[in-house]
Amino acid sequence: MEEITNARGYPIGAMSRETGVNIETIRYYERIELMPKPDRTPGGNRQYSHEHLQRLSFIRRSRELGFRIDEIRAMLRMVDQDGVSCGEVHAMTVEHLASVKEKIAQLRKLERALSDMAAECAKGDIPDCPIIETLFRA
Amino acid sequence: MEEITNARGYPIGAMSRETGVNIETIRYYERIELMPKPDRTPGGNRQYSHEHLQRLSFIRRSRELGFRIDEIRAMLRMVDQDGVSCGEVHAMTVEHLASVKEKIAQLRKLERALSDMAAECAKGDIPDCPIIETLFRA
DNA sequence: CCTAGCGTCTGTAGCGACTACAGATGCAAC
DNA sequence: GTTGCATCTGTAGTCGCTACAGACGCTAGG
Repeated sequence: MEEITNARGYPIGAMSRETGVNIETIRYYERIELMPKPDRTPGGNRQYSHEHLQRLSFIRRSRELGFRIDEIRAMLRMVDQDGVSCGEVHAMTVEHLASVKEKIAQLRKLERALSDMAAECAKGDIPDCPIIETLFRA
Repeated sequence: MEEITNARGYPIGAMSRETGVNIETIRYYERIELMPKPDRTPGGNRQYSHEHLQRLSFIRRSRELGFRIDEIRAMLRMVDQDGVSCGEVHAMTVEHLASVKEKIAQLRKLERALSDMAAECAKGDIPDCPIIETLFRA
């Protein structure tokens, strides 16, 4: 419900507001060629189109889902070559899902170890803190 | 069950083998003053004591549990001041535990989102891949 | 037309926690 | 003595940003 739309394009601040991506980060994405170079005003300020906005949103959502920059780059390459090969995207997603599951499993172990440690600790100013002991023990 | 023990101290490679910490990382820890400077052989090679070994193991175990370097630094400071205040260590552990729990919760959401996306995708070379659609949709 | 004041510009350096060299030595066994 | 692995220092790279500094663009009000 903005009136700016595509009359003169979005300046970088609008892009940031719309997508929630930090201004510095948008410029960073341009530098690493994840985002294409936008037009400029006569004075040199960036002017983004609606397509730019969509692409940046895609990137942000993908980042939120934990995809790495080069994975996103690969997905965008597929999008750019008109025929999107769904199989590859699916494979990437499944692979990514597996690594997320693994990370969860690791964190669960960690959670248990930490809560065991915390439970054993008497919490007072006692010499020979059991947490420290645990960490020092071979 | 090594015969090296403390006769002439451990060279850096032995420290690395015993603790599983990369050699480069051990030197890095010395540079950032997380590990104290060890003795040197006449030729200039590092010679570690058993105490060094214990300290490095402590660091590695703490890192495995996801403690940040400055947290480990704080814990070691407490250890170094003879009276270990168990209360503070307990508080750090509990706080850390909370952040691990939160990370797990976030990853769970992510897991669901990814598996939903993967499930919707027909996986064939179909135009309009639903994963891509999802990522592009506002 | 001028000015205030925000938005934006470029370029560079920093973060955390390592990792990866290059090129020069040390050291132990034969 | 020589071979050859281990270790040395110092610096730069990684990932994905973030944080400046110092200069300029742009717009609204007077």
